[in-house]
Amino acid sequence: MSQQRTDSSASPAFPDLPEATVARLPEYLRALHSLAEQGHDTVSSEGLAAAAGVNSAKLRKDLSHLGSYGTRGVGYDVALLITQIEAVLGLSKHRTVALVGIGNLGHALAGYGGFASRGFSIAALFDAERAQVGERIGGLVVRHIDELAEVVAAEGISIGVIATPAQAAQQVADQLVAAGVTSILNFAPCVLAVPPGVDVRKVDLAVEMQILSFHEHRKALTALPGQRPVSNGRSGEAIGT
Amino acid sequence: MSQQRTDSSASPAFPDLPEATVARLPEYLRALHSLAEQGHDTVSSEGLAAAAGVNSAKLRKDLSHLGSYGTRGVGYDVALLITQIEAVLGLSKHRTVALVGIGNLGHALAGYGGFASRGFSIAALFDAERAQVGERIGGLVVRHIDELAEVVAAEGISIGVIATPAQAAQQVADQLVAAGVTSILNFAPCVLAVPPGVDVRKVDLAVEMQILSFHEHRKALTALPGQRPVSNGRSGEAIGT
DNA sequence: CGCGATTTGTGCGTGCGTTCACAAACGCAT
DNA sequence: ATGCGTTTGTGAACGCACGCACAAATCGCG
Repeated sequence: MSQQRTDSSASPAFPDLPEATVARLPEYLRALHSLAEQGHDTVSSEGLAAAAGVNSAKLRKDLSHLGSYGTRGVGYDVALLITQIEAVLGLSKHRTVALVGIGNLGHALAGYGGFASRGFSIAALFDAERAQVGERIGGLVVRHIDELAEVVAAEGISIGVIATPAQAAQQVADQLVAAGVTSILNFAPCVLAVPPGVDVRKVDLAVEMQILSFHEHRKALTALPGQRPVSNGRSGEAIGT
Repeated sequence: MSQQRTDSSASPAFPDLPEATVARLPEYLRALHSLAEQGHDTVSSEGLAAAAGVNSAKLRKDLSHLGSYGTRGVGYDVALLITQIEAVLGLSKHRTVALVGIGNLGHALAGYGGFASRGFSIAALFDAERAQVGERIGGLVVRHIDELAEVVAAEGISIGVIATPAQAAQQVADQLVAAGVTSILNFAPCVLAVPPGVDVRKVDLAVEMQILSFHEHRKALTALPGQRPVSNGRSGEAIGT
């Protein structure tokens, strides 16, 4: 309501978008793409919320933060909302990624089709071991980590993915930062120290498993003595990252 | 302080441990193992907090929730704290996992050493495609999804990992639940519907990338007009899941 | 043209999580 | 035994996020 629809590519910066909202926007985007494929032109907040697995009030508040484009009594224009969210997330500019560490996980990430279809393309692969260098994976050749700075500059890479062992991760992070990368997705199970202005997100598969293990453990314990029947509060619903 | 040290394997259930705390315990555990390897017998909250990438006050409060085992003026006994956290997370019991979907990502997960070393072992691999069935990966043979229920019961599997395409994920989830699995880690980019009492955690690699993309986009925008110099509030620090 | 049905956008109360700051507890040296 | 420096555990304040509930807005129909 507070924003005109005329400027489609103005990108109003959104400096104070709540972090929790930002984390949900990709989920909304995925749900919207799914709805678009099913032929929906418009969708209500209730419908979209269900598809994204969140509360409808939360969804509406999230969308209102970005000046939102809904019509009362009707709902949201699916195509328009997709465009809007992609603009806010900066996906209009197709971003290129450097993947470092071509082990088990690195191979999988390099071959994972989910990136390209969602606005990213892996532009270069790196490894420190000579054994890996030169290997072809999905149209790309694995290069040695020493070429990182050069390739990052040439390809305009702004995001780095670390899929190395924990022991090597900090050094790789330093090299990425030195090469000009300002966002890092870290799969190594360790804490990275980076200078201000660089964003790091961490994905640790073992951590996710251990959280599940806790709930599993708790369910087993509360089931035995005649306690309340497990009311987890979150069970039965998929939860976000 | 509120708890005796005598009962080491009593496992006091912790029904009301804050979810945010649970999510950080695995990170503390990893940091503790790292410290133990470096020969530390005790560690201060400040030291452990630094190793885990969190605030020290938050760490102390988290540990106090589980009856904590620190000594004022000294710090925490590393070995004892490891035992405690593992007990709370239910890692004393070595948990077995079923992995469904042996594509790109499934291969990587099956071969990923980080699971076994942190209290989990993949007990069975499944796929729906005949082409994959029979393949050997790291000592395990890929079985057809129809054998799921039988194997889950035989191996006592309580956790399922879904690494299939989104389109197949819901059906796999249904089969896992029907087989008795009560915790699911979902890598497919979709929302899963499961009955109450079943926990689902989702990991979506594209979502992580898109969140990074947003910050990247914002940094680029705020850098141009003479605005405040990027004060992200989180930059320079690795953040949790 | 007006009315009812529908759906968005949001003000407000509530609960959770984080952080500060400090008293209590501990070890060690004297 | 006493005092001092260190570190834990926690009370209290703060801020964010969530969800309810409702007013405002829009559409369609009579």
